[in-house]
This record gives sequence, C-alpha cells and structure tokens, in this order.
Amino acid sequence: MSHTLGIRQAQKQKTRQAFLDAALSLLEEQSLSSLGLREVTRAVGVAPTAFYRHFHSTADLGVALVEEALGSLHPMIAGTVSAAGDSDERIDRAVALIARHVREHPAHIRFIARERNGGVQKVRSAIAEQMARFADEVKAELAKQPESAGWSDDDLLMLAGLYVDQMLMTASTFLEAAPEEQDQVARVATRRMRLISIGRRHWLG
Amino acid sequence: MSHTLGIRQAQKQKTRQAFLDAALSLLEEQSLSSLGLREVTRAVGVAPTAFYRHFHSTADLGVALVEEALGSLHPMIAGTVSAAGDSDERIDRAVALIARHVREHPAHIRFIARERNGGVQKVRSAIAEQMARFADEVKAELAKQPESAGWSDDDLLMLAGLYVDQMLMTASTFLEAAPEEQDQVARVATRRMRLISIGRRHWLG
DNA sequence: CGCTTGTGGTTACAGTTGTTCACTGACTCC
DNA sequence: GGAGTCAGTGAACAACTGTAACCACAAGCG
Repeated sequence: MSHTLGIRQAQKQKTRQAFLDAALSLLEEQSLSSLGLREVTRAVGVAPTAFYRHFHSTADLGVALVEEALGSLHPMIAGTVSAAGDSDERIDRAVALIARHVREHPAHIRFIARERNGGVQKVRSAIAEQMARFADEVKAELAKQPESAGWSDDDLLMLAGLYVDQMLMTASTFLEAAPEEQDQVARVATRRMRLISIGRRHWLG
Repeated sequence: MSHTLGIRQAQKQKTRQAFLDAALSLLEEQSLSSLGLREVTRAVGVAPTAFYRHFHSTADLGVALVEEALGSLHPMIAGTVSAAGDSDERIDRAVALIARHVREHPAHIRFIARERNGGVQKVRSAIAEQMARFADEVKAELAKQPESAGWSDDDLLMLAGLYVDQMLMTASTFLEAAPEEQDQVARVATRRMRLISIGRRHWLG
C-alpha cells in the first residue's frame, strides 16, 4: 500500500540522492571530516543553504551514506555464507562475490573502510552498528550448519565477527590493488578464509 | 660516531617534536585530511610560517607520524611472536602486550588505524609499507618455529599478514572499548588468535 | 672578530568556510 | 481556486585557510 508520493517529495528525494552521490564521489580522495558543506552543494549545483533542507551537517550526511552503503548489503552477506557446496567452494564463491561487489560499488567500500575508524564519531557508531548486525546474521547462518554442533553462542559470534572483519578487509584490499594484482589478492584472501575454516573445523576438542 | 648536534639542530628537533605531538593530539577527533597547518602551529604556539621549516605540508607531517608510531614498534612485534611457552601462553602474552601498548600510546594506534584507509595517499602508502615490513618480520619468526615445517613461503606470508592485521584490529578495538569492556575485548581477541593458530596447526594435509 | 646561515616572527593577501536572514515560486490541500 | 507549505535562492557576515614577502636575531664557522 505504498501510495505514489507527490511531485514535491519525489523531487526532494532526487536532490537528496544527488547530495549522497556527489559526496561519495568527493570522498574518494579525502575523509568525511574534511568534507565541506559548500563543496558538496557546489558539486550538486545548488545553493549552499539548500543543504540544510536535507541534512543538519556533513556528519549527518555521512550517517545517511552508511545506510546506503551497508543497508543494501545484508542479503548478499547472508547469501554468501549460506551458499551451497563444500567449504572450499563456498569460500571461492564468497571471494568472487566480494570482488564483484567492489568492482560495482568501489566508492561505497572505500567510504566504509575509511570511515570505520574515521574522525566522525556518529559515523563510526553507525558503521559499528551495521557491522554488528552483519556479525549477528552470519552467526545465524553458521548456526544452521552441521559444523557448528557443540559450539557456544559466544564462540559462534566470535567466528562470525572474524569472518565479517575479514570480508571488509578483503574488499578494501581489492580496492587498492591494481587490476593485474586482483588475482593475487583473491588468492591470498581465499587462503586466509580457508585457514580460518580449518581452525573452525578443529576448534572443539 | 654520533657527535652532539649543535644547539641549533637540537632546538629544531624539539620544535619538530612539538609539531608531531600537537598534531597527534589534534588528530584524536578528526582525520589528517582535515588537519590544518595553522591549527597545528596554533597548538604549538608558533607562527604559521614556521611550519614550512619542518614540513612541506600536513601530508608530510603525517608520514613523519607514521614513522614515529610504527618505527619503534618492530622490536615489540618480533618479541611478541617469538615469546617462549606453548601456543596459548604466547597468545595470552601477545594480547596483553597489545593492550598495554594501546594504554600507553593510544593516539599512535588511533592515528594508524584511522589513516590506514584514510584520505591521504602518501600516508596510506607509508603505513602499508610498514605493515608489509611487520608481516615480513613475523614471517621470519614463524619460519623458525617447528610448526612451520613443510610450509611454503607464500603460505607463511599469508599467515603472518593475517596475524598482523589481527593485531592492529585488536588494538583498534581496545581503543574504542570502555574500560569495563576491555576484558571482554581481550577474551574475544584471544579466541580469534587461538582459532587462527588451530587453523595453522592443521593447514597441511 | 665579522659573515653567513636559517629558525622563527610579522604582516598581508586572496579565497574559502559555516550560518543567518529574508525572499521566491511551484506544489499541496481544503 | 485560494491559502499555506517548503525546497531552493541570493546576499551578507565573521572567521578561517594556505602562502608569500620581508624582517629579526641567535648560532655556526672562517
């Protein structure tokens, strides 16, 4: 029952999206804490004061960017972990999926990796919250697998967090690697994941 | 053959160190790419133009900070890995060492974690280079251990990189955790390391 | 000693920043 | 159809930025 929202609201959303896009592009070569409000409005092509109609501050814009960059990622994460096949096949598929996502949304990944430890507290919190949700979701998927028999909740969450952190680091490494190094990066990432999975298999006893 | 350097040079080094200290302190709540030259000189208590006598730009200052923060860390890394005792004892000691280092040099860790993926290319490179050196050193230590029999150089480097990344992430997590959460962070970090070590033990065959 | 060197200070410039205020004019709703 | 709402405008503000030119004066060195 979503009624079409009026011309007015639609145009506002469009401008808001333009802000997000412009900011994301400007953030490829700087951090959020140095992103100026005027810089963004200039890139969008609107007056500086128009910014306030959409965000209180650039920090607020950053939080919105976190939603955009990570909010849509939950299905992919779950799909990655619950894929069919044996452990090695699953890992290969996960690494390939990460590589593809980085290729398609490089600015998103760059933003998250950069601001995860960045200078803006609210954005750091927003990212931490999303990452915690990822870890919870991965944990839920892991719990379904037979390999997790006998595992405590705590240990499962520990493992899930390790996987999630590893995924983001892999993505960030893809980002900085030259095209001809991508394969090498993928191979190392695969072996890291494989080692962790081996550790998982022998964790108990 | 180190002759005492003149009063002149000594005073210059002192001022330079004041710049580094002031910058590090200012960077606790912002990123390097938003750090202004005037901001730093104001904090030090010198004229803006004095900055140029020591650094070309704030990016240059950042590179110097990388040296200060990571340059002195090499002995600790090596010591951590080559410590005596069985695997679990070694891990406990490593985590404790990391916790202590974070407690003693929080600003250093914050800076490295923040700028590792930060908006200043030269600084990112400087950090990446030091981290690669750490990985090489850890690899060399690992190679000495009997558990590494039969391991290829490539796999050893992969494992070393995994350990190094894990150490920095642990340090950064300590940094953001409240005092009463420190123990919990330490316990999770310990279990992560332990799982990796188990993976290592069963990597071959 | 006097000459050179170079750290740091002073003044000034042209641009930029965030934020305010009063405004326009197209959309919305009764 | 007329009144009200509100996204976006334009001008103005004080404060800030990096950088240039020139100066002061203590240290180094023949």
